[in-house]
Amino acid sequence: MQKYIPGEFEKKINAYWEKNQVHKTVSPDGKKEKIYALSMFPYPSGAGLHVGHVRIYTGTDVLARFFRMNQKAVMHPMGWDAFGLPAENAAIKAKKNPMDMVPDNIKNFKKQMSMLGLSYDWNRELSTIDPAYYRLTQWLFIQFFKMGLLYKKNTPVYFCEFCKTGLAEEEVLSDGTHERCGRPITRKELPQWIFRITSYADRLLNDLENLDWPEGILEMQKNWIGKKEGINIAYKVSNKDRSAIDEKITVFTTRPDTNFGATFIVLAPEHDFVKKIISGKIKTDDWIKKDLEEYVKKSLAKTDQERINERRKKTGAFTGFYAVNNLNNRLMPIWTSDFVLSEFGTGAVVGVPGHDVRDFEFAKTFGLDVIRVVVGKDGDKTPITKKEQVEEGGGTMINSGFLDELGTQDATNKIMDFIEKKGWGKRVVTYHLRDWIFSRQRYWGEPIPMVFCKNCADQNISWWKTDEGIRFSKSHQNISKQDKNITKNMAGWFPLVEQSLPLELPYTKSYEPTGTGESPLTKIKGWVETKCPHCGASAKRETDTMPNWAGSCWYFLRFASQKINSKSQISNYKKNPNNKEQNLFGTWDLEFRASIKKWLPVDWYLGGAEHAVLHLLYSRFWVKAMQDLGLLDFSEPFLRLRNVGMVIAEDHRKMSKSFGNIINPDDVVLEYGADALRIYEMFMAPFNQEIAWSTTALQGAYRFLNRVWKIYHSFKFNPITSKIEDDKKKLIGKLNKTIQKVTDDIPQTKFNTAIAAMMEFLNDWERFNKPLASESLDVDEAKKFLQILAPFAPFITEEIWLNVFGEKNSIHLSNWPKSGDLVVEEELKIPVQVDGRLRSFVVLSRQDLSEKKIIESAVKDEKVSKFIGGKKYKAIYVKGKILNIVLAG
RNA sequence: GGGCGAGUGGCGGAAUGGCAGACGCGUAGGUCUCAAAAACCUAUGAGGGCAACCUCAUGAGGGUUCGACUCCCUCCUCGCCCACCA
Repeated sequence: MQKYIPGEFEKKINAYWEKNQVHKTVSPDGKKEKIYALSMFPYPSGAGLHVGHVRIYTGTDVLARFFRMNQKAVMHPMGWDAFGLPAENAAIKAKKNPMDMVPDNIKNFKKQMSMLGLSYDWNRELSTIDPAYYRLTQWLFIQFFKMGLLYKKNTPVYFCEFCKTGLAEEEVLSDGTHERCGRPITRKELPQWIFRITSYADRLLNDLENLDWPEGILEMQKNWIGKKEGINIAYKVSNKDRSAIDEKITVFTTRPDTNFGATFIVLAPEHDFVKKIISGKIKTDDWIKKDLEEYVKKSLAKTDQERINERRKKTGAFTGFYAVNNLNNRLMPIWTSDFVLSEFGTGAVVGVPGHDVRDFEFAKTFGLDVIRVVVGKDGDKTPITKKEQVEEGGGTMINSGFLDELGTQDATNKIMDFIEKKGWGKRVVTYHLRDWIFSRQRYWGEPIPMVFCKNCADQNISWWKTDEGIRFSKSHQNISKQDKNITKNMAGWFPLVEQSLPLELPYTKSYEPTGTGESPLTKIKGWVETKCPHCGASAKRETDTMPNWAGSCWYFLRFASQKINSKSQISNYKKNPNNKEQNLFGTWDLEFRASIKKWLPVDWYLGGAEHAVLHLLYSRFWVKAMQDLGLLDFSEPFLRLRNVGMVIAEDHRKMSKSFGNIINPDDVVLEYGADALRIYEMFMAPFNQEIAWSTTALQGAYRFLNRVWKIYHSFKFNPITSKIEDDKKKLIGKLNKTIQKVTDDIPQTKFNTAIAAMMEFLNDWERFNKPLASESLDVDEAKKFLQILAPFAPFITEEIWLNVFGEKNSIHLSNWPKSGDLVVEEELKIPVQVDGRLRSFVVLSRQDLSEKKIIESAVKDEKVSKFIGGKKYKAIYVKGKILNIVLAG
């Protein structure tokens, strides 16, 4: 018998699959239901595939193969998220141009994926750095600009001094470091392209309801969007002597019920009122102005890490002015402090120190008044002097005029009505979600297809005032929601003529980030200088590029169409930069729309949980915006989302070069074969749970496959004699149960228990009728077991299918076996408990299976009667499951 | 501080109202071998007992139930996400 040496046939099987196009997408028709199974696509780093990648991709592959065998029309594509920081930083480190290096990385990734037996339809391969691909990324950018979702503005951005780029808030970790490079982040004010994702906040929140996603991810998105209902209250500002000045301070609060307890106002250091005092527009004492100036300067210079380190320590400066509380005419001093965030609400807070710990700390630090207006559960009515007494929860109102005695909820409603009626404020909804900063001062990204024309800007012409802009607004009335401020501020900015796309990223030797807040593209004069699409005067291109999220926001759509898909064109592009034909395939045409309709949304989306508020939120946003543009007729991209757990090293640390604990999938495949690696990673734990690498457990998976190999290679094709008929029936019963279990488990991503069930069956099969174990099943039944193993171990099963059974077509295109009639066992074994503790079993034939008979034979059982000991009892029988005899007394 | 999840043998885990520890790893003993590896066989939660068996046991404590790893309450520990969000 041949030994199981995976290296000897895995390559051959791969060639067979390719030749016979086994993984080719089958188009869905009336009969075949479509299944779109997708793994989150990787950025092709130089390090090659991680064993963590293997886990995600194998999971999706098991699903794809399972559904294919169930005769569904399956699309299972793969592509490359090749723009962005990780690729670029790696390239810089290697001192290579990313445009030269990334295509090599892709080749390596692709080779590794084939080696693993991942059943991708490579005809649909795409890469985000392919000009044929990002042509549409740019085109979409322009559409979003036209509908008023994009604007450019000076904004304080999170800035990574190491990566030398601005970042989105989502890319900043809670310790104030950069998600990608781990270095501390500062803030810098830069002109940025910004996406108005906030105008979709409500839809992004509400549509979560219908998604079959992990609960945790849904929660994270909900929290990130962070919808809060409250009220904006405007206060008049006065001097200490109550003489009014012509200013108002508007605060946002969710607890207006506590407003009788308000004793001060705090503004963010960036607040306009503060700026006005510092600039001298509002006059105040010199020493106050100086203090304020110093404080603001100091707090704005802090890095986020410094802010975080200071945490709860309260700092601040007094403005010299007071706000008048309308409710009780109280003068509330106006302070500034960096615990108030300029981006949230109105950037101003009303201080209620009795019922907010932060406010209390601030009041204590600066000697401000504390008033109790709520009596909480503890019933404490005494003045609040200690932090522990601060009542943040609900309760009953006191010291609050007409609100006294009311509960928190009633008081809130009553005072909101009251304030609105008096015209002092207005109910508002705020969100934690901020607009999405979309520019990066880096080379390796899609060029932003916008041009700035000084000539037009001087005449205050914005795109929306051009003929084209007016026409667009008329034909898209439902979505033309760019507000007046945006229109006003966007004078001089024009999108490229769409026919000229793609705006290709130029090949350059100086691709390293500049650190000046401008991208390296700025230095390429011939590229920057262009003509204004509107007036024809000389103009300048936008030199910032898009973030790496851009390409991944719509790639799942692109797979749907093969026609406008293409092989990576980077090399062609470099050889013939002027050959537009070669780099331009299709557009958002009818064919593309039809393909999208056929395949989208994605049915199964598998990937890590780390994208919860990044890629998964951005993609949902783009899809909704595209729906509004009439490009799509659905609102959610991913129907089912499943998370994969991380694979960490054997020493329970992250796999990393510096720890020297990296497992390279190539080595594993070389030694144990791809099937063993796949089985191991699917078997070790529930799919969404973290696993630590274990080479001995991997060897267990190999042993299992080795036994499969042996039993099939010693398989005799003769039917079995009648002598063992009964046992054989049992084995076939077990086989049917196993088929049922695997069939149920796979769509629930319970891969570990599916594999355990198959191991159990193999144990039984081997034990049965030794030493001729292989004779114990008929050929047809032996094939069924091979088939249910096929999605997990595609190579070994194919090899046996073709070369042991002599099948003509791939096992992966065969029909998934039916579990058949479960063989009814003649005898049934019922566990018997006495007082809830297992004491014995009764074995009865099916005919005798009445409750009466069971109880009769149970009490006769020696082990049972011993415990009954003549006492009275009642019996509880759960049909076919268990009998419990409960003793009286 | 807020949200979510998890605590079961030496280890990864199974069972989610009905026989706790499936399956795998590890360990011990054995077969084969001059020997080793591989492969195969047997045992393997803890305690007691020659044994049949018995007792204890799913983070801790309480509750519901004929019956709880599973449901409810209180607490402890760990992990992940968010966080000076008004």
